[in-house]
Amino acid sequence: MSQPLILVIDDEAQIRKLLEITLHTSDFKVKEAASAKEGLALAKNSNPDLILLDLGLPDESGHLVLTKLREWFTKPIIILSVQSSEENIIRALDNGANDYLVKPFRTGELLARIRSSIRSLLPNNSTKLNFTNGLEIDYSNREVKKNNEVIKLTATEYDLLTLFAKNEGRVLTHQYLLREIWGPGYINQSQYLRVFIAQLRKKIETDPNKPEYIMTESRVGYRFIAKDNL
Amino acid sequence: MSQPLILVIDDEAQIRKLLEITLHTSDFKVKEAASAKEGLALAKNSNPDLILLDLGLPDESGHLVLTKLREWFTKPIIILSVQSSEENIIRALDNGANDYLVKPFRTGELLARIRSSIRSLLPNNSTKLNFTNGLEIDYSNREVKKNNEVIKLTATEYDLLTLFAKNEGRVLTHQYLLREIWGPGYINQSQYLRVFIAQLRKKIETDPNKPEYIMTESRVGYRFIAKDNL
DNA sequence: TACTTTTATAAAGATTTTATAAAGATTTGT
DNA sequence: ACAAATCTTTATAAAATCTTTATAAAAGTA
Repeated sequence: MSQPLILVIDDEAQIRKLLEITLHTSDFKVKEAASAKEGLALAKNSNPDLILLDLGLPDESGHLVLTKLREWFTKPIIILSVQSSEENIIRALDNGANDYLVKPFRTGELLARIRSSIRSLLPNNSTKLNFTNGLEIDYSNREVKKNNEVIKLTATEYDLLTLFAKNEGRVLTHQYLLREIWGPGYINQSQYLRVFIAQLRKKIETDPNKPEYIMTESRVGYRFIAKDNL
Repeated sequence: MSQPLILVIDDEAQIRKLLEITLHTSDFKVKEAASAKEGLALAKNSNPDLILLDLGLPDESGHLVLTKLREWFTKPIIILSVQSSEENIIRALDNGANDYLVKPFRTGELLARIRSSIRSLLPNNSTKLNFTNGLEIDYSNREVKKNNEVIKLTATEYDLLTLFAKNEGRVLTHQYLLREIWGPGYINQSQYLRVFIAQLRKKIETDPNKPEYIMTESRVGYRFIAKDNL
């Protein structure tokens, strides 16, 4: 996640413009939607890392949008709203929002809250993880080493590996992996997964024909095994 | 985490009292510290699920306490402070705080923010079931063990076993099993069932000739017996 | 007992799923 | 705009799993 993608759902063009400039300046990629309908669609096929959601949308209640998003979207959602009533805040937070800012907000604070929320997405707070058989992931440098040699991974390969590392020992289904890495529109593209798994294995496994890290669970998914021996 | 433990670090006795009552009422367990020193010590040996930290402590700067906590404490920290300056908020959030509330705060909102923060801790609770004779099913990892050794099951075998486990002690008819695992079009394929039952027994029974788990109920179905001794 | 039905199991055959290379398309960086 | 890197698609071989067949053992029935 070198440049996290943020989806802004807000009907006020002014706010969207302000957010776009602010977020861009802070090295985020930005997508924008002006209505609930557009926002939900864009969330599905752009698979953002965080959503900024205005509660006062023209076509549908923001609370409803939040609920619909939470049926599948697991990453942070921050509410921006002119509504400052405690009732609204509690309702949004209990419906799955991670944070709630009352408009007008201070942009510096918003950015800090975005950074704080995105931090929780990172696989672990510790910057470096050592696994068995000489595998090492350094999150702060976005670097992976095998037997102390740097391995060059593409962005997608890195995302896939860190997603596995975060779920060590657990089977991740094809569906889940495709949704998390490529987005909900790709859950049937199992071939992608096979191609990238093969590439990853070629890079991190000692012998790609006898995988020690990424085990296949036929008809289900893959399991990453590497007891964290920190 | 049936009753999450919350550590309150605040020097004002009044606030501590208020928080203690509020949190208790909402089914949290509470520990309290009135100074930075006490707070750091209590965090270490009580290992709370969440920390409420006041920035204005008598003995040390709250920012410093936050930094020290973050050296090892990975669960949520929510700041409570009379300081409402953007500078303070940004600093705290960037130092690892998950949220920041300005005093005086609304207790309903605080509780909602606590719930929201704690939600993020939940997903990795493994749901493990232990049965008699060393059989163990870990649903979250999709893993089955016999005498602490991992048993490799195919997707269908796993589905069959978990269906049995869910109905421990009850006879499941051929029809029912075929419908649940293979679908309504397969209710006459009793031979499938025999083949898969034999395979499952070969893998999980100590002696497949004298089944202890999967009992045959002739002309009716099968019954899974394994008193859940959790 | 003799006969039929049901169950257990191994193993062959068929199908699905997976692994991998490599060609074509697109994106990114300079 | 060009080259390099990466992503996407296609093709095909290999592996795993499922399905069917065959046969023997066990259980039920008359």
